[in-house]
Amino acid sequence: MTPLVHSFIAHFGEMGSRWGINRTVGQIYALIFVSPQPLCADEIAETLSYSRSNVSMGLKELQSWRLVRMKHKAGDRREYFDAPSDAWEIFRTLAEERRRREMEPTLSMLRSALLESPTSEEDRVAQERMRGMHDLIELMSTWFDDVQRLDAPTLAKLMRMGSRVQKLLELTGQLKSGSKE
Amino acid sequence: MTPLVHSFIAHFGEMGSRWGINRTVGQIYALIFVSPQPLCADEIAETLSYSRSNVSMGLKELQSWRLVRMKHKAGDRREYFDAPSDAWEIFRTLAEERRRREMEPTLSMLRSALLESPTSEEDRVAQERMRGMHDLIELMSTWFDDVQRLDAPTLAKLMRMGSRVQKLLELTGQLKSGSKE
DNA sequence: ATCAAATTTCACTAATTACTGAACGTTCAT
DNA sequence: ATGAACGTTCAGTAATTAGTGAAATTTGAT
Repeated sequence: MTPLVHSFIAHFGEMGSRWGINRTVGQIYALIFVSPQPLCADEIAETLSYSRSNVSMGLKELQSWRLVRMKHKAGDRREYFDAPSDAWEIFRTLAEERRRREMEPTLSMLRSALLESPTSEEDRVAQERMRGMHDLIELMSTWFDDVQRLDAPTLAKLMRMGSRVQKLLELTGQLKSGSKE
Repeated sequence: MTPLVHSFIAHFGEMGSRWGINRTVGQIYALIFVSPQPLCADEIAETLSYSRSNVSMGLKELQSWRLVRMKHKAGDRREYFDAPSDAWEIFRTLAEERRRREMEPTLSMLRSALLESPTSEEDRVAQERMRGMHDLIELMSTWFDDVQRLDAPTLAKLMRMGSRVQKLLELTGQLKSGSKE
């Protein structure tokens, strides 16, 4: 393995825990991501010096995140894996999975908590704060969903505009209020 | 503790690991978040049945995330803590901290990897993919920075528009190209 | 049907992370 | 200065998570 690839893989191993995956999974992903061609489990285990079973688990997890795709070669029973290389696609997938795993459970907990009628002042305050949290998470969740539908170039254009969209917003605001008057 | 508050705290404990914090830290935050008034370490340790030292560590971590603020009461040496209750402020803080912890280290690794000249075809491909990743992360990073500067109402308006901003974008595109012709 | 090449499962060990209690340090009222 | 009330640090233990190797299972060619 070249030093360049090695440092990339090592970094993904180290960052893994911050990203909610473990070292192995991070490194397997990094390796697949930079490889010119799909890899099979044995090649991965060999390259990273992990046990075959560990690699098997790691691949399962990466598939559950939809970060790698299984491929088959004609006349070869082994499963090969590669990773989408389009960064926007990766971002979309990651956003969607995080929403599902990190936001949805909380959203449903909050929803049911907000159905209860508060029986004390303490509960009333608590519920009020939960409502604030719920509304924001729901808004972000819908927004994610919504933005996912945009194609990559539009999304990129939008992001590059950054806070300048505010100008645009002000403009439309004026148009609207102008048309009302 | 009321059942309502209890289930909220329990949920944050369980979700903690998915969010990159541990059970204790999640629960401490949840408790502070729903409390009508600031709490001191002893109250927290008592309520959640954690050791005083564990609470001390947890509070340090929450402070490092800027999710809780230290308060002082006149004539009381103890440190009290409360949490910002404005959901937008919380979101902003979280986005900023995540950018700093989860994106920046990778960005700087990628930056230096892209400075190397590839010595093989393998490296060339790897570097190409790294560039795609780098460019996206940088774009998102700048976008975060940018969007942070918007005030909460504008941000909310923008998110509620969701994918409908695309229409707006098309409109401006037309205006621009129209003015050129 | 049988075998060989794969993948997966699982019980076990290793490594890491979380948590505690005791010791230590600091601050402030007396 | 003394000591009580806090907050912090740290070494040790508990709990959790990661990783392994052997056994079990699946798959497909013969």
